[in-house]
Amino acid sequence: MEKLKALKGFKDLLPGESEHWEAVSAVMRESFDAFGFSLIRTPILERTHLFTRSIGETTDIVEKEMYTFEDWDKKPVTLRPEGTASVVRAYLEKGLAIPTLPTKLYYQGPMFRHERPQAGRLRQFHQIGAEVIGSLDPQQDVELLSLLHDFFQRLEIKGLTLEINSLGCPTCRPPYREVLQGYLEKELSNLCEDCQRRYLSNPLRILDCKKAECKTIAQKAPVSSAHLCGECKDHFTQVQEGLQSLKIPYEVNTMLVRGLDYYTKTAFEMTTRNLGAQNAVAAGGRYDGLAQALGGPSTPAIGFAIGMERIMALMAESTDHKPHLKLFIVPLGETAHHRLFPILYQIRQKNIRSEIGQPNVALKRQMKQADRLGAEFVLIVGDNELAEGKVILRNMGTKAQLEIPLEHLLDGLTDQIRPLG
RNA sequence: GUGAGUGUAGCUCAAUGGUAGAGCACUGGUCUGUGGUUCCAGUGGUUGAGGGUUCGAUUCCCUUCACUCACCCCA
Repeated sequence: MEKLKALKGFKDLLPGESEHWEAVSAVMRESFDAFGFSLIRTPILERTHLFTRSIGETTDIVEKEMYTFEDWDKKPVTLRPEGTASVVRAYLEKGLAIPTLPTKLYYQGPMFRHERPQAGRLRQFHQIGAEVIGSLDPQQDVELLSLLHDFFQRLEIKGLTLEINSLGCPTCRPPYREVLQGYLEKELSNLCEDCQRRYLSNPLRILDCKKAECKTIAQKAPVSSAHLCGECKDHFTQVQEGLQSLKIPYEVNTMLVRGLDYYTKTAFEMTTRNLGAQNAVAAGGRYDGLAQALGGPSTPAIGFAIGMERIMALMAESTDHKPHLKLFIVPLGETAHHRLFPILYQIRQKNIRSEIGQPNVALKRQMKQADRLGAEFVLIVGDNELAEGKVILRNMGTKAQLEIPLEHLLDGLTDQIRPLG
């Protein structure tokens, strides 16, 4: 029979790692809560056209990476490849708009893209994302970036660079695109194969190409910032001034572009050199046209997404996150086991992580089991103890042992264990 | 989709054209109701799968599968 295993690019999060994951999540909740964001959980499965309309028909994600299939009603559905489209859909559908105030939401969950897995890239991966919907104010861009900065500061992840750029808007991007195409036309034969194709479909992406021949051409290309309209230029300046006033370090990268079509004006990335080829830990930008593209009223918005697995990889050195057992009960014989099993239930109700050994297993062996589970305390109860009406509590760290009367066992235990917990 | 690398014990890895070894882990003993250390012993493998060359292949060749990295793309 074929051996059952997880699908390619789909990973189990095992004990030891899952605790670390939860710790990062706890930091996320703290940070995002402090900045006034509220959690939203949207479905993992959506109508396919939610993504084709938002991400863009000709993007790689939509063209060849989505898990799309026919639902029972024959309509195409898709496992979400990113989170923003769903959040905006929910915002419009459920009327989450707050008059005069932007709506601030965050999410965490799995995303799916059928790519070839490699370091830092999975088919099911997890993102933490934040969206601010309903404000055109550059101050909002600054606030969102300050949240991003704060989150990584809390996680104490070093070696990150915040890169920002402005992509322009429907007023100034098309003319810039033409200027860029005009420049590239002369260099067309010197570009790589992919970029010759991009020249028509998405010339901005050529700026982002890693090939040496394209890089040199891209470096001399007209920059987007020089072709921004007054509004976009002003916006970009104010964002930078805001970051400076918060003393948040950043670099302007005029080559920075985004893979999803819906981005406008501010675009940014948090990058690292410690992650192999996948250097983006977080990325995002403004998407003032998305809500309208999804059939809603024109609503400016900005957001980002953080790669959970990439964060975990950057924090990799801490491995032992397995929770230790507080108490291990060693019952020597059936009688002791019967007597202690109900007490174990009560102990657990007091939030003391505890286990009981099997009766009729040698004391030595049970001690070994207790040790392997990292138990701080061991309770030893055999026929001798039952006859004398008291039990032995051993502190595994100090090896100190003391006796507790059987009738006051629960109180005695909590007195001894709690203070050290 | 393209390219490269790697598949040997539960895990991390050696070795050799003559039917495989270490460390860790596991089990037991040293220690008959007291763990983590030491020392000793033991369990454990169709060397990813299939085919070819050969007297003989885990080793060489081919095919295939899996994993990894990179391209691509992106978080």
